[in-house]
Amino acid sequence: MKATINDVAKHAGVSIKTVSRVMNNEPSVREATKEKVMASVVALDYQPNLAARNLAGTKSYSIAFIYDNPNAYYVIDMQNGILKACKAQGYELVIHPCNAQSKNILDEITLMVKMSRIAGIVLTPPFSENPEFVEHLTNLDVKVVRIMSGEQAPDALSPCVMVNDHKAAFDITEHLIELGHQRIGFIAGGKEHNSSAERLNGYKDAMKANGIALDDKLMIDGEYSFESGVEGAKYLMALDNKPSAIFSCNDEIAAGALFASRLMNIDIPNQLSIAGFENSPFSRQTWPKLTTANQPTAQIAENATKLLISQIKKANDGKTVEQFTPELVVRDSTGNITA
Amino acid sequence: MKATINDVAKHAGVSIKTVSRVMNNEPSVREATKEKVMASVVALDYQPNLAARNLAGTKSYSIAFIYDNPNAYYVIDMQNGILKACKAQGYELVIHPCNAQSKNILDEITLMVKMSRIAGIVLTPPFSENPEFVEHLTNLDVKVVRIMSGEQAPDALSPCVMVNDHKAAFDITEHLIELGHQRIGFIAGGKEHNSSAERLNGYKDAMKANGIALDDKLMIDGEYSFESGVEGAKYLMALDNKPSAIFSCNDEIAAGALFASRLMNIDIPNQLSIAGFENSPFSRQTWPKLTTANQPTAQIAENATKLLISQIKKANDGKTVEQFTPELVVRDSTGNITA
DNA sequence: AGTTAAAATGACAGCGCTGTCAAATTGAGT
DNA sequence: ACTCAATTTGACAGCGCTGTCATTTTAACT
Repeated sequence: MKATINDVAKHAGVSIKTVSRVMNNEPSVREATKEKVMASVVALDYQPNLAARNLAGTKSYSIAFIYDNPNAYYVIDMQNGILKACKAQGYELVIHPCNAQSKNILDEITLMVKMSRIAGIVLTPPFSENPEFVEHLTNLDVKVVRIMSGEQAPDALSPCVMVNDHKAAFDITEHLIELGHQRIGFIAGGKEHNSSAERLNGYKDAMKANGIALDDKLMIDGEYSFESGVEGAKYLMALDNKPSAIFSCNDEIAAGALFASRLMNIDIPNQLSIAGFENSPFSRQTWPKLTTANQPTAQIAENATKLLISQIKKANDGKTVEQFTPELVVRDSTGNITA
Repeated sequence: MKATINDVAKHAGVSIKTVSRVMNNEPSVREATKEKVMASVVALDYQPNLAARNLAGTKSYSIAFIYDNPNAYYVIDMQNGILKACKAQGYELVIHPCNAQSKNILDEITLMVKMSRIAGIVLTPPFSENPEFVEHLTNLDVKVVRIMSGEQAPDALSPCVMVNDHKAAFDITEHLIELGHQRIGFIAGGKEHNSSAERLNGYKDAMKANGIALDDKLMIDGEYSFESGVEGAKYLMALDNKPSAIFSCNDEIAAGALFASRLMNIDIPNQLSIAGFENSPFSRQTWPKLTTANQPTAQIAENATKLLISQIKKANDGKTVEQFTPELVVRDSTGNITA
């Protein structure tokens, strides 16, 4: 039914070992031979059998995606992107949902890596932002790629795909400023999230860049949750000198802020502008629809996985860091100041 | 490092073939031998190597989850449930996101089944509700389990896990009736979804059971989308004899109805009660929070996968149909009628 | 042409398991 | 105790590939 390495070898008139060499990009194969083999590979639509590879070799062709993220849309997008890259390169994806809080999470992952003979792992926050975690993994015989918030990689432990939350937050804040807002509140995500700190910095820098003084009262702590948005907005709008706009650290917080505004009979966006971050599906389903920042999650995941695979293959062309900047999406929850 | 079949054989003092027999529940193994082997298996923490099994045997140990569902939370929950059952039984999960609309979807799936040597497939709507699709697959050498809406399996083509949307919709409708509502609108999901038809029937039966005449004007077509909820609510509330409650076929529609109500300055739940269905995370993030119906998706998926695996192993104990009924979750979007 | 090291290729074992088939064991019937 | 069929067990090949190491080919020198 399916072509095996023997078929290809016969077709190309070489030994199976040579076919194996070509398939694995090993050195010491004459260019002419390589072409001959590749032609047969194409002709027979040959795909190496993963099971046999795994069994015979010391190498592994499995990539793991570890996740613990309450945002299902993010996870699905990530997964689709990773899968695309895996398929293209003949790797297998092992998904591993788990609890980042769990005390023995490291042992759990270590076991999984050994049992399933994992060659590489795609790490997203919160895992990617835990230095000990990353270091432990790199000490294992497994490659890692990290997707995280920031402008440059924190270290050289692994390739990284950096999401420039700083710049995106800067853009959102400037959008608000251009709308005439001067007093802009900021509701943060959890302290344990790099992204929250990055977004806060983007906000601060945009304020400064536009000559607006920062007011500590306007920048409040929070969590990446709806409830946090509710409380944050209530607090901010109870201030003597209340803001005319609120930049929420993600869409969920923004949805909470929207909710609270309604309770307080505050009209959005006429009395208050609210911006979110993430462009989650429900940001289009709030009323009014949220202004937010969109990041191409699937694309990020695909690129990260490519980086990981080239690292595994040691075919790395030197590029180990990539950057993405989420883009401003203006919708109905932000508007001109009307006071 | 990891124990192999040889280690177990040596430890138990039998041949590897006997160990293999025990591991695969093959007949013709004396009870005493089986126990001896199992003891060694436990002692050495032996787990058969999937790659070797796949390579050597004609059987397969891979289960595929095919999905095309805009609801990421549903997909993730399903996936987690399937994964749990797979792990417990030594199966591998292959996920396959795809487009159900695509013209050559059947060829695509067929190819995947052959290439990845898939033993069984977990089907969810819309795939599970497409008879030709299911029949085509069962004609292939692959087992199937369907998760679908209804009270009993439509045929004996495969085991099924039925979600009793009828009963759940009945319950929601009665909840509305108990609140004093008599004129209750219904916004349907797409015609192509069984679940929508089931929910509509549940609604109708509850109305009848409570002696309330059905009014065609109050039951309108729609899609499982936010926009559909917006339009549906606008239409219903423009009626001469408008409803005091709206049962939306899912949370997204309900969120749209909520949105429209706000545009029309209708107070929820004082002037209008709105119920959703699904208990998606954002049903808690609307304002007010949605009354809805919750279904244990991960549990459903796990049970379905168990059913599938027992089918694959031909260890089926006769049970091929299971039922789940989503449960009413009362929150803030429904309330007493207040003329 | 003759030598030699380097580069390219191939022969073959074996990864951990299952399928086939033959061998050994059992136990029922004499 | 002895046969014979049924039951239980084991020996061994081979799934498709990679790793090791031996062999052949190439090219760069005398």
